[in-house]
Amino acid sequence: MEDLAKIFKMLSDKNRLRIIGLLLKRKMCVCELAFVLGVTQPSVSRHLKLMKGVGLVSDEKDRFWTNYFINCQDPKAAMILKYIKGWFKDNQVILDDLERLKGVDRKNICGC
Amino acid sequence: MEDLAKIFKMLSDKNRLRIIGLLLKRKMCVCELAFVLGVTQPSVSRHLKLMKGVGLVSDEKDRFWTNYFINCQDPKAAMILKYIKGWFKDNQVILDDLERLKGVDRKNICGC
DNA sequence: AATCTATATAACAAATAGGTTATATGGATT
DNA sequence: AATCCATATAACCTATTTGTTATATAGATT
Repeated sequence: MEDLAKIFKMLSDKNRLRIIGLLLKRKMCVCELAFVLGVTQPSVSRHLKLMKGVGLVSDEKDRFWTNYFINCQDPKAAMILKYIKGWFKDNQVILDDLERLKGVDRKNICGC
Repeated sequence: MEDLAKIFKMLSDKNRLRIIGLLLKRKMCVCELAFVLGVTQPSVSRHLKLMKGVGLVSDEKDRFWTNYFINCQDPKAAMILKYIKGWFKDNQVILDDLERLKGVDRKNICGC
């Protein structure tokens, strides 16, 4: 019950949904996410920590960067994510994010 | 995006999930819900108003009472609800609520 | 018309959430 | 060893959430 509510809470924030939309496309570092979303790095960092806390994302180190990626361990969350992925195909906010993502090179944008 | 986040926000509260669990069983009045959940009537009343606001439940008058029932207009929410319904079958909190519901007669418990 | 009774709303308190800026941390580079 | 850079954390502020109690409202009953 609590755990189910927690999953939904993770999905109840606009910026976290946008992060999911981006990570469904590819692995991303914190700076890239912050850049595309237009919010500060610590803000993204905390969202990711929360999402990692409920097993929605995982991370791996890559030289300077920490890459985050969708890694849905909870089967219930995984099922919901599957549908979210479908809904995102028509979502303008997500499409805009993905468009903005195209021009992003972490070597340029990072240096917060 | 916003609307999707709103749906998830509705599902991110333990007591609202419990209300859904109960309303999936049958129509219920505010007093009955308050009794089974063990929270005050105004608290339930507000949850229901929020849920009604996003088209998750509807209500109808029946003499003294206002019966609330699941009436999921949003197709995305409906799909999620379908799965929630399945998950609730194994959820102890929900099962306990349903057990408590069995002995409930609104004519006795109401009179808040 | 007066009075119950269920529900809705108002007003308030405490907790949580999510943004910011400033700073700490830790691995990579020189 | 010293420095740089991406990330994490701390500290803070404001807005939102969710519970409570007290009160208003509106339909049903007498």
